[in-house]
Amino acid sequence: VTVSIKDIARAMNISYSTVSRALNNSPRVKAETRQQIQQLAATMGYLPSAVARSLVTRRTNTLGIVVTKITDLFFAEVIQGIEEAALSYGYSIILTNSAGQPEYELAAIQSLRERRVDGIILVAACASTESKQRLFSQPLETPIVIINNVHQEHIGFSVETDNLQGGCIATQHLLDLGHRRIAYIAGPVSEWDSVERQQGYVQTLQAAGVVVDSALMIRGDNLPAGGFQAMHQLLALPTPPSAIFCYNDVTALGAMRAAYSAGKSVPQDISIVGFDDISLAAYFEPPLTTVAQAKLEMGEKAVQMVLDLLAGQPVMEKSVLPSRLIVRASSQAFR
Amino acid sequence: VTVSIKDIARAMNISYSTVSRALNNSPRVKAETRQQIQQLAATMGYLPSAVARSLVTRRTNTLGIVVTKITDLFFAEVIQGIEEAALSYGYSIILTNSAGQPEYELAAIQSLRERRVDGIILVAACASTESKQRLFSQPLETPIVIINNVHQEHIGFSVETDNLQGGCIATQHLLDLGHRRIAYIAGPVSEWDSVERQQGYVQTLQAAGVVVDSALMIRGDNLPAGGFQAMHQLLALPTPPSAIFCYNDVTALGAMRAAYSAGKSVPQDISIVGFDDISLAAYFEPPLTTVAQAKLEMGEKAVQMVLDLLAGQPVMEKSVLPSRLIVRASSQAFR
DNA sequence: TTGTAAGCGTTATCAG
DNA sequence: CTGATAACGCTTACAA
Repeated sequence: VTVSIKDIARAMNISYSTVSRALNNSPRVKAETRQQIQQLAATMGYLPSAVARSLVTRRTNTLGIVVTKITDLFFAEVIQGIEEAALSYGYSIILTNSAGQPEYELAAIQSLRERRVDGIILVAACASTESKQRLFSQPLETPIVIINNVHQEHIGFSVETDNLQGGCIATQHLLDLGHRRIAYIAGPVSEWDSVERQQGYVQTLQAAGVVVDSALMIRGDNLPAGGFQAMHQLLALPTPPSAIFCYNDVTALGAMRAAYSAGKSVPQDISIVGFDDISLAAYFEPPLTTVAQAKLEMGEKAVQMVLDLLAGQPVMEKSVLPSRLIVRASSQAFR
Repeated sequence: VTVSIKDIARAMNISYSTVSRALNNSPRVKAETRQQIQQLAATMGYLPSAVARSLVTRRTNTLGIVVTKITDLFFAEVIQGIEEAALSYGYSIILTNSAGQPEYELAAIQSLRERRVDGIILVAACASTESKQRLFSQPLETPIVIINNVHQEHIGFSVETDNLQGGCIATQHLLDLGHRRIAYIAGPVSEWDSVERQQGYVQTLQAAGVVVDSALMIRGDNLPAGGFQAMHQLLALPTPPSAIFCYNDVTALGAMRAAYSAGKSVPQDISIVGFDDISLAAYFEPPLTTVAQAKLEMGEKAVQMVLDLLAGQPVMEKSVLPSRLIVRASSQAFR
């Protein structure tokens, strides 16, 4: 049913290489015949086969992306950045989901390689350090770029937010407001970005001469539920904190919910600062003060790196994007 | 650099068709040689080429999906459902973004067809009725299934939520709570699902003998901003509503924000009901009463339909999934 | 400017 | 059980 260049060549009694040239706007074909060919192709409903083309060109114009969770608003925005950038370069993206499981991630990468994607972007890689090392050690393999590398060791190519700086500005903001008893609700332990943000938090406190209380550092997860639970623990403390810096915005959302359910109000009783600046954060009640990550830019940058890698151009191993504080209503001066 | 079956055939001095069989676990090859071949393939780092295979099998085991906006939490969850179902059938998905622009959508579909995807799922199609008609009229083309068809006319295959029913139960809930002056904040006019929800709203009001006031039906959009603006208009009315049914959860979020900024509280002064039940809705302040759509199931169902279509099995043109009311704190009895 | 032919890495159809 | 060999639909030297 599908019409191929041979069909249209036959219909015009010419060789199919000429058809191929005409369709690719090669100058090596008379303008007139090109016209005719293109017209006939259109009327015959010809659709070039990207798979046949890929087989010979050894390029699929496709980027694989592996994400731990599609429904995370932060990742979704990063993916949007990737998709837009990819499209602008004529690339499509194959989206796969690792559900945060290293085995799935590796399986996904394998599958993408079988599909001969030109490059792979890992959004928050979850595989172990060793397996990542293996991924990058293979020579001449599909280029891989990791967004928000979750491990301490720097491996391969990555683009990430300056989490340390983010942790610093968030904490400094709270200090500037007069808070002294400031808590940190972390992400999952496995996430290195949470550790970095926490380091920024600790450093900033220390620099201000505020004693760092380990009881004020509580683990959450990537969901509101984690923030909710953590906040309950914090409120049960003999001396609860007056301000809280959260791993991310949804953690902050959960924390605020817990505060309300405990009869506390934000920011009157307790100030909250998030991280990410997801699109809904400005509409939370109260609108959330947060540290914005350059989500779209991260996606763009990652695509650029992959493409540069593919083109054999020199690429910096690590691209760090600054974050910036966005002050809204969830934080106020300590009274 | 890539090793092919020919390479491993050469290395073992056998024909490459045997290698192919062994790798595909064909019974038509001696168990022993199969063992050897598979082992050698592994040590040589052989990775089958899906593109070569696709060229001959005429199957890519790939589904194309076109979505209007990736960062919409509702769509994201639908996509997750699609991805999971696709994976379970051994399919990968190519994700493209139409940004709500019909031309982009058509271009995306074209691109997916060039890539020879086995089927296409449109998440909230935005193309015009005529162009959709054309899409479906072509015989033996790539099967297409539309999730949340945004047009009135029923075209092709689709899976959607029973929006009318959803509008009914939301409105009935508010009526049951004693509200009589109930508003509807709609989505974009172009979205048929919003119209259907509104019909459910109107019908339910009429059935209860409540006069339908057109001043209480205001257009929003797909964002909190739309809900915010609409709410401001409603609050400026001589007799503002005591309850509001919103097109979706983010609209509701924007509406609540507007209520707060006007000094009103939810649900004491005004009850709010959303639609979708996005994952964050339970953590809004107050937790949002909403009509849940079976998001993952929609994705699953769409994949199943595409695959059935592909297999030539009989498929119902329209699959309608029920919605259900989830009562949380944003709605309370009229006082 | 056009045609011929090789080849991309598989699967699949024949024979042997 | 195994081996030739012809596709699949295209690009791309190389010839004409």
